Amino acid sequence: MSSEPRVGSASELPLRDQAPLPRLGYLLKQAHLRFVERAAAALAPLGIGPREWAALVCFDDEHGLSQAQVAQRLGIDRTTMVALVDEMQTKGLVTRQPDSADRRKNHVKLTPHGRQTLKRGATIADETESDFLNVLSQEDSERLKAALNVVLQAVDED
Amino acid sequence: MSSEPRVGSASELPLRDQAPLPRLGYLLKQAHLRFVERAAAALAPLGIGPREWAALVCFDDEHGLSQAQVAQRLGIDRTTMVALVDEMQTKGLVTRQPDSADRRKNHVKLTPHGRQTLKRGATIADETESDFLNVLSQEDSERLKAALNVVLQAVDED
DNA sequence: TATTGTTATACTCTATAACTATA
DNA sequence: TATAGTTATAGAGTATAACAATA
Repeated sequence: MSSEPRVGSASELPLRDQAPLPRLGYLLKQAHLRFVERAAAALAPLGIGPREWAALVCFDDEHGLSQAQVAQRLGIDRTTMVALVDEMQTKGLVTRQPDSADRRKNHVKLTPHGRQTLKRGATIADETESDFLNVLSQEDSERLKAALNVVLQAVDED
Repeated sequence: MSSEPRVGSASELPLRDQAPLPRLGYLLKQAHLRFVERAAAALAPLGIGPREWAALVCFDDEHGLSQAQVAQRLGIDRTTMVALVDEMQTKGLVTRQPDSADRRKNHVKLTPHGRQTLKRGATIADETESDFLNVLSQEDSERLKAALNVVLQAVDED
């Protein structure tokens, strides 16, 4: 829907607000919604969804991260994490090993298949992201992400 | 979690990426999640949630907008819209009136209570938004919203 | 007592398919 | 035939409460 002249450079965006911008909540919801559906479609060939890929990243990131810690990082409850890891285990992406130091905890380790999926997913995630942001300049893309990152860090501190 | 020096001005954000930024999907999900929970808490005294407020805005925005049209604008299915309008009607926020020109359609009109709620909600939404973005300068806040808006418009065009 | 993982359960938001009444 | 609203239903994602094992 539109033969309207596209905004040429995103750097000019904030200079004049000809039409009032939608509210932040609307923008965040729609952006997240659209991005997730694209990411899901792009990751589908790997047999995983965006959440599973995010979990793979976390479990690979720092060894010895417990389920609960990864859950917190992903912003989901630890009870939700259980089913997620269950499914990843069923798919042969990870293994659960009781922590020798604290046997209440699980070490969730990536299998070779998990590591391969993580690597392939990284490429797909990068492509999805740059495709999604392709109307923005490289600088504006970085600005957008940096701004969101700063806001989140501030929010986390309460 | 942090006694680290906070980034002073958000305008400096993109200049140097000392630590690699999280991926876009993560940033969008967390930002949306955090914002919605704040908005929900702030709107709770009015007896409505973020979705209902967004719907109020749409129904007030342009008179004669059908349920299906508003649903599309909100990014939800028209079947989902039914229950949403049901609840808003139960709360006395809106009325359904058959369209005289096309009786398949409903005119969803705001009641006096709906208009009052809309007005109060607007104040709350503005406060929530500026509070959420308070670590960003006014300019960077506008930049963030403008960037998201441009991306969404591009995505909508497919 | 507190914490990790777990289970059972339920709630919210969402969509698909099929119906109805109009057009 | 096609569309707007509706209903019934199911799925995904989520959380709360309670339990076992461990600390």
